[in-house]
Amino acid sequence: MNNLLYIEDEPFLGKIVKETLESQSYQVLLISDGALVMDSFDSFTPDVCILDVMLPNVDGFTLGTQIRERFPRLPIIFVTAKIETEDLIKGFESGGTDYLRKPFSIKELIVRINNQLKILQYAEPTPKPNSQEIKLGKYKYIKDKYELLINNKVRKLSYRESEVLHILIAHQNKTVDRKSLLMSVWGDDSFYNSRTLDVYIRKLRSYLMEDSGIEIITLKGKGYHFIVP
Amino acid sequence: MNNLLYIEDEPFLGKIVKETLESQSYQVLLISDGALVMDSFDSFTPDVCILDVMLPNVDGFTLGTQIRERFPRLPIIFVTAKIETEDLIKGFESGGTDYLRKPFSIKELIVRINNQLKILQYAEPTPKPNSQEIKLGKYKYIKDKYELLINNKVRKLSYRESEVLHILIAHQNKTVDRKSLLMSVWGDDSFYNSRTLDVYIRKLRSYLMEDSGIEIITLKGKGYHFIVP
DNA sequence: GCTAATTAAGGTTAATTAAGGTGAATTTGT
DNA sequence: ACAAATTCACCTTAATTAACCTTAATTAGC
Repeated sequence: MNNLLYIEDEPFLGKIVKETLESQSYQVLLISDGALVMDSFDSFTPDVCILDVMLPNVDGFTLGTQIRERFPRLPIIFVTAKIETEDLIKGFESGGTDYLRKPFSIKELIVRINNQLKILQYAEPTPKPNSQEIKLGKYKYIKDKYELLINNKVRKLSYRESEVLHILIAHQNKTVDRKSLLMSVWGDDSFYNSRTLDVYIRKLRSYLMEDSGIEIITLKGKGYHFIVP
Repeated sequence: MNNLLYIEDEPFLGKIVKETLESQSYQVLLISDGALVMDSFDSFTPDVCILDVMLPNVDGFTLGTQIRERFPRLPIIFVTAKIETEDLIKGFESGGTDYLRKPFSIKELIVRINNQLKILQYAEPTPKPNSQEIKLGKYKYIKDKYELLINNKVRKLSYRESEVLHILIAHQNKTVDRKSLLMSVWGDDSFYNSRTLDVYIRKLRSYLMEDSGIEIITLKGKGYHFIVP
């Protein structure tokens, strides 16, 4: 069951929309006085806010900004007769996460509410501290120590080794071309004809041999494809 | 710097929008052939996809579904002349996270792209995309590993071999013309007079011989038709 | 309209060339 | 001096070209 906070001053529209949403088994709190909105959060915890913009006394954008200040990632859908792009921009600047022009189909509103709820599912509860431990199959790579671990064995990577590995990790399970790899590690591609890079690829391959799921595939004429399970 | 994958078959609109987005310092990959979209993910990592719906051959909704399967939380903005609510619903069902009707203001598109990026900030790191296993008759082709399997036998394809096969797969049971195949794999058609492509076709034919239902038919003067049961 | 000659497109196999792999030797940096 | 980085010489494999062959499409002659 999801809670919707719906701010709309036009009583007839408000009633219709509220009832329709309730028929879709949402819990809807309809508020028509903008001044009462911020207080309502003390007793009601919405999952999504639907905000009309043109309200008596307060305007919806201001309200949006206030809500955003208190709830950094609560979805806010603006619903308004203001059709100009400039207003839409203002809406998103005021913390909106969607913007729907009036007149609108209630079906569309419902779809967009559900969309916001779906997106929310992927949000982290708490932002994780940047863990520098990267899992590479059976290996663990500790980036800030340049250490590659596998069952209690530690291998300290040299600077070049780690640089090349970082690029591969950044493109894991994708293709990185040889040229751009050379560019990122050596700053230029004058090494293009040298065998230096190949030597490092070979080293990394040998270090990573203990997990057969890990592969550095050569794409001749293109680059490398770092497969990590 | 954010990467945008932009699928649009109308060349003039595509060019304009691409250039405008690039002027806003986005990295834009514009693709007009829907069949090539899924392949593009091997070398390009978009932060947001912008998908036109009405495309020749494939429709955008199908494409959206495919993208969503592989990338559970990659933002997809549908941009389309289909204005009906029913189409919008289809869009969100196909994995869309926003839906913009044509004609649209480029400013609005930019604002909505930024909105998707902002929402994404709160999302957990994306899980590893599902690996792609493609059935080709009795064969199974594992795209990420460039491996062609048939009853426990593994054949590792080279870069060029896999590139040609990807194009054939993208156009399976349809005709792909020689010229555009050359363009997609070699980037230009200066190879038009060389026998290189024929050599690869021959190789693929020989690799795929164990299933008689699979055929690469030559349409002289046109191209190839990849038949797969 | 039909068949035969012509020609252009594509197939095949092998040779060539270019890209990358490898292990050891050499150079660089501290 | 020591380890890391690079180069070297040689090896392996993929990509391309070359030479020649086959087939389909076009054209010429009847």
